[in-house]
Amino acid sequence: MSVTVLVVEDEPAIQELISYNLKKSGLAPICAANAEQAAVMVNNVLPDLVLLDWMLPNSSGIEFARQLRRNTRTQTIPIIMLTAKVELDDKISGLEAGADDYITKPFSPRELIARIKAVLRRRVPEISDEIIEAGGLKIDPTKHRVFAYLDDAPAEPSEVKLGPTEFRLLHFLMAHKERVYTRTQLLDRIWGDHVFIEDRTVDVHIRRLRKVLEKIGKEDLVQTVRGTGYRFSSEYELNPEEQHQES
Amino acid sequence: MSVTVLVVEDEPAIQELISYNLKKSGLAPICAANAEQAAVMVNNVLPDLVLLDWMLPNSSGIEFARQLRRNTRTQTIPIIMLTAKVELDDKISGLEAGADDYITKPFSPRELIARIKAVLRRRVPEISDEIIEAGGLKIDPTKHRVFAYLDDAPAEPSEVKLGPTEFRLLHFLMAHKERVYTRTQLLDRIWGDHVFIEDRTVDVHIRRLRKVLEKIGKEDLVQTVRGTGYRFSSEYELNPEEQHQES
DNA sequence: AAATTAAGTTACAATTTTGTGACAATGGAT
DNA sequence: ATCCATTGTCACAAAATTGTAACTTAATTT
Repeated sequence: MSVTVLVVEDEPAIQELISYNLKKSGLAPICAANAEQAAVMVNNVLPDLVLLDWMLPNSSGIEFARQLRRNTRTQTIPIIMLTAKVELDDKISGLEAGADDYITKPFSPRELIARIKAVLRRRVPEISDEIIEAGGLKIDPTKHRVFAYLDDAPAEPSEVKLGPTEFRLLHFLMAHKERVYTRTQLLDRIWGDHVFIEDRTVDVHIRRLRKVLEKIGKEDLVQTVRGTGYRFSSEYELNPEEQHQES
Repeated sequence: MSVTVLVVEDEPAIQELISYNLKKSGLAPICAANAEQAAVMVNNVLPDLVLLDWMLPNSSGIEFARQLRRNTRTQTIPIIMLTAKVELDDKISGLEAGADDYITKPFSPRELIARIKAVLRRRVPEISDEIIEAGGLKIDPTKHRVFAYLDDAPAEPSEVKLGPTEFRLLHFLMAHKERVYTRTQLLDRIWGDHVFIEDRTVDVHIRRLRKVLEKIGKEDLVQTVRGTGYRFSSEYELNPEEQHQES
């Protein structure tokens, strides 16, 4: 199953560079030099992803992105922007226009490919939208809600209110329960790999998540694995440390 | 586990700045002011990563990168380029020359470190994540858990709680069961190769590991080979006659 | 058997890692 | 605009882990 990537880039040299690298990675690039060409191609081939140079002539990049987002058929196509420089304003308007990720030039081929795969991974959600139940929690990604089956009121699951990051964190951990992730892995998978965020920030969000769960009596679901990272676990009881044998 | 980074940079001030920040992050920088020095060092220490200033005298940066890529031994060493400015031509030739990532000056120390770690993260791990079972023990690296099949309750494996080093030690020994390793080899493989740690420290960790295993009745799995080192063995019972010779 | 060497064992201080609350910056909503 | 929620980072506290020294026991050599 081939993955088609529409490359919208006016600079021929870069277009070719990208094209070359995409092919090398088993992706099928199709190229457009401007927004008009791009619009035509989108209608013809419906690509799986759009790689969009921000600095198109007439600054039509934003407009093209908006256009994609307006049309139902193209609404969900992921967009990665290429920006020549880290321009805060660009970034913001880019994200507003609906870009899924952005890469600043110059970029390494490896990074480009990594980003593309990351975005595609997100799209064909490796973390699906399935409802997940574990450890007395139920998370419903499509409704963006979390419910808890409390011990004292088994019939009625009550909703747990989480912030955006806490939600994503819990969702990811539940989707891969029992498995340990390092802080860096969590940053990569939950925050995205273009961020330069301190590892310790993960701790704080874990803390915030735990705080909420504790409040409803769900403890030890999010476990620390010392020297490694964190894990969601409901299958194994924590070792009662009190198994001391007298010596 | 120490990671050596070769910094190729002619500007002493920048060299020092980088060096300082690398050290602060637990990396081991070695510096070269030009391509010739760098070439020598690469052969001597085989760094884990090269941080290469693009604007070396005689524009020898590209040449050095190409040189690294030509040699089998250095082919896979990741290269991060430092560019003073976003130059299209430079970029392309840099990517052609095989750089893995780019950083444009001026850069923040944090970004520098983040990039380096990102690149290093892509390296393949030396021990796989396979589940290993031996001697009634099961170690699951992805879950970061160890289970024991106890003799008296065969159905239900109970979890064994280990500290980080104990876990790594057991994992390594189980991954190479029946094979004897000297203390120095264990230090190299488990602690990393730069450590100034006493050989006898291994004894203590072996002791700690054994203590946990003894507690659940798993004895003699970690065996001493006198005058040599230690081994994980489940295939051969210790010879009972040898266990206690009457004195 | 005494001497010598290697390994087992324990206790402890130093270091590392993680938990936790506070803070300022940001951005959205009213 | 103001208010409110969220976010990332920091600083300090708490907890777990680690390396080493010192001492004991066991094995090997003389």
